[in-house]
Amino acid sequence: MNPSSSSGSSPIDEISTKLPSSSYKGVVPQHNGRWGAQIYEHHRRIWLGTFADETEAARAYDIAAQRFRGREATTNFPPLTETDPERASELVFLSAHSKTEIVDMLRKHTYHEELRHSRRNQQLGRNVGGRRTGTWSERELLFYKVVTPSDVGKLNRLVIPKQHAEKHFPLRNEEKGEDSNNGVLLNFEDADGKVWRFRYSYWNSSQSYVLTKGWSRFVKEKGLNPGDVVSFWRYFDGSDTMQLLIDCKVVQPGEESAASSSSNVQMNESEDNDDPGVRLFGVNIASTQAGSSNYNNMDNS
DNA sequence: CCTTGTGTTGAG
DNA sequence: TCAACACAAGGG
Repeated sequence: MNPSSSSGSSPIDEISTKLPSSSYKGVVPQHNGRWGAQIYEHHRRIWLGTFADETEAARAYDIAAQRFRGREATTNFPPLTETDPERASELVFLSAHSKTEIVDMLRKHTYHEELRHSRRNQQLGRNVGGRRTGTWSERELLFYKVVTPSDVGKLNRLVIPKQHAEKHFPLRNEEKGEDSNNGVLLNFEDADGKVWRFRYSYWNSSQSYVLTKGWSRFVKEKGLNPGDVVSFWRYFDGSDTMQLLIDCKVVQPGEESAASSSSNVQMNESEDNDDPGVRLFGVNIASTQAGSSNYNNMDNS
């Protein structure tokens, strides 16, 4: 409901001496009628900037909440559907930036701009081999996964959630089996038009579908860390061939440069890039969605 | 000035 | 963790 009618605005209140509180989480009123957004972490407040529109401040909080607390974070507005391509691309975008960078963008009101730019670059195959191969809008999202520590660790393999594997990359029985001779080779094009070839097979021992040979190279080159998002797409070019695409956060040069760059939003050490353990979107991936529509937005009716 | 956003506190 | 409140800091 709208708090407009100051329920408590009692008799004695000449010139609004009280500020109207917001009904949105993380949103606080400013004396000039604007709205501030803030989120807390490790006991301290992280200022997300001020906004003329109360709902904009609420959205800023939502974005920060997802970056700081993961996709399950409580938000003011309902998040995009998990199967929405926009959702996948935004998660890729979020995992590609440090908390500091995201906060920076929010404070400068450049988040949406940056996200758009990111999506533009996510367009795959820009004139690869002389022909345009598939724009972002033409892509069809198959699924995405928030990678686990083991997916980017020494096991050199990525477990494809069974549900998605069987739906999008079905293996014929003769292609299954323990033998390392089994499986198939799948080619994926990344955002730079580079083609990656992975061996895809089924491990009877763990009853799981995996990408093995070629995966570790991908992890290394992309600098993937636990919690990052990898998405799989496809598109059909003019003829009848289906092209598979793979997308993930942009390669982070050597290390950071990010957090330090632009402005200096103060936010103590630890926070930034990777934390120890399984954080950030670190949802126990094992059983990814399907029909699990477990959102948790504030039901502020 | 006016606006931002930090200090600080008390409640949950 | 979170917002209310006060007010100092910062920019023009």
